[in-house]
Amino acid sequence: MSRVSARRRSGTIAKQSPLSTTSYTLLGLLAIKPWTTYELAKQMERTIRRFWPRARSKVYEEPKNLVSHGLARATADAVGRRTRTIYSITPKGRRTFAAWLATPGEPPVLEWEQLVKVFFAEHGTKADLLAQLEQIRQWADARDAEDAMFNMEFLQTGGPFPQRAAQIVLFGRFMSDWHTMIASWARWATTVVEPWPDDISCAEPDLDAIRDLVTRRIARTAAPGDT
Amino acid sequence: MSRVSARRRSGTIAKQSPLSTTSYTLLGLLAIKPWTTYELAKQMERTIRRFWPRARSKVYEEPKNLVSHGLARATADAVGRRTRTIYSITPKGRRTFAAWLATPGEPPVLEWEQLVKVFFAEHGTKADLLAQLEQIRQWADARDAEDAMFNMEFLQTGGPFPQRAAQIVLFGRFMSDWHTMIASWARWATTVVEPWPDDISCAEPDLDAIRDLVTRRIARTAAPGDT
DNA sequence: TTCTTCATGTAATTAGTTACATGATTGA
DNA sequence: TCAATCATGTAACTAATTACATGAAGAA
Repeated sequence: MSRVSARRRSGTIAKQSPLSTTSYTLLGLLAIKPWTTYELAKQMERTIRRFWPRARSKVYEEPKNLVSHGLARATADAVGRRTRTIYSITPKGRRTFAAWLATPGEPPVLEWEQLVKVFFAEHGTKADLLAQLEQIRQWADARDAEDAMFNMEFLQTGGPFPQRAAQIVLFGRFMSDWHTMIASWARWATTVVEPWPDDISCAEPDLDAIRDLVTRRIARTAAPGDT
Repeated sequence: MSRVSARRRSGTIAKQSPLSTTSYTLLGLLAIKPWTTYELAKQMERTIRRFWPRARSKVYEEPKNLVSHGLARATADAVGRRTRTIYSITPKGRRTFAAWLATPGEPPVLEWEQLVKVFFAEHGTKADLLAQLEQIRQWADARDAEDAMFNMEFLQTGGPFPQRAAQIVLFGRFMSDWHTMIASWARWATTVVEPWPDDISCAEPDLDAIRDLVTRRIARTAAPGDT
């Protein structure tokens, strides 16, 4: 295990690209403890993928950028004849990360191809639409089951990083709400679509559903107040 | 208004890249009616952005690809000395689109920087976290208000494309559920965080919240069944 | 010993974004 | 008649993905 300063040796300047949300996400993991690149990739896949999905190769590349900014340190380790890299955060890295946490983040961005297909359903068959909704429901139920496993394990073990348990609860609750919501929406949508005629263009819009939304919203906003 | 076959004239083959979800999204709009590129861009911005966000420049580029696949036709129009392009779908385009609708779509992909900051909140201050949650709530409430406007207008006018009204209800309901869910989650999270000590690492995790999730899930899955 | 899976990267390609440029229209 | 906004694209750039390559460890 010897410190590595890689391309610094040959005098070439390490290419430094601006810090992205992906950079900070990795930096956040390093703030917990040092990891090998492989471990970082696994961790990204295990949890962070759900709200900040990135390809594995990105996880192998981005830490170099953190090093070039002086936010992380790379340590060379060996497994047999093969080397691997362990990354750890620097004091500057901690300060930079704390500063980032204090700035406003970007709101959620959703990409949902299945919903695109629902949105344009009139150009396909009613059967297509029902199949799409069924797939959505299955996906959501499966994620919901995963969440449940995660939660039960969390209750028993307290999770791998007890000092992080308090936020993890916030996060776990969101994921659960999200997947549950999708599942119930898909079930509801299925019951709405079932009575439709085969030609979706002729289907009667369920205006009551919209009226409900409006009414429920009025009820909500009447009570809590502000903004 | 004269038919345009652009680069076909000079014998150069129009560059043809594979059809992406973005391609099909534009094709879906063309299946409704012909649009100028600007109108397509506006429509993407108005509604589709919420579940398939793409930059305006992409909307100007992608239809060329549809044309090169024979799925759309470009018509040149003029406004003053300036030309503009009107795109319309071809019969082959309609067939291709219908076939696409019949295939399974990709499940939702979420990118949420604010949640990244919540996830790593222990490395910042409690005030940072509360501020982040407050921003989330404000954003969600604002979207919720937009949804309400949209819904009320829809109830009165039936929307610009009555033959699409039935699906639009499905879509509108989802958007409303999504934004409402985020808003309530943010409010709940705020009440959970408020009693925490300044050092988040020392905060007691709200295990009852997780127990609740587990219990509610058992209640849900007991009744409906199937996966 | 061989096959499979785990582990560790780099290279090539692309989908998408930001930046730039400019004509037309409208209202002050 | 000038400024602001609407409209119409193209070009340059990059963040991210997919594909490629190969060593190590464990199972059969």
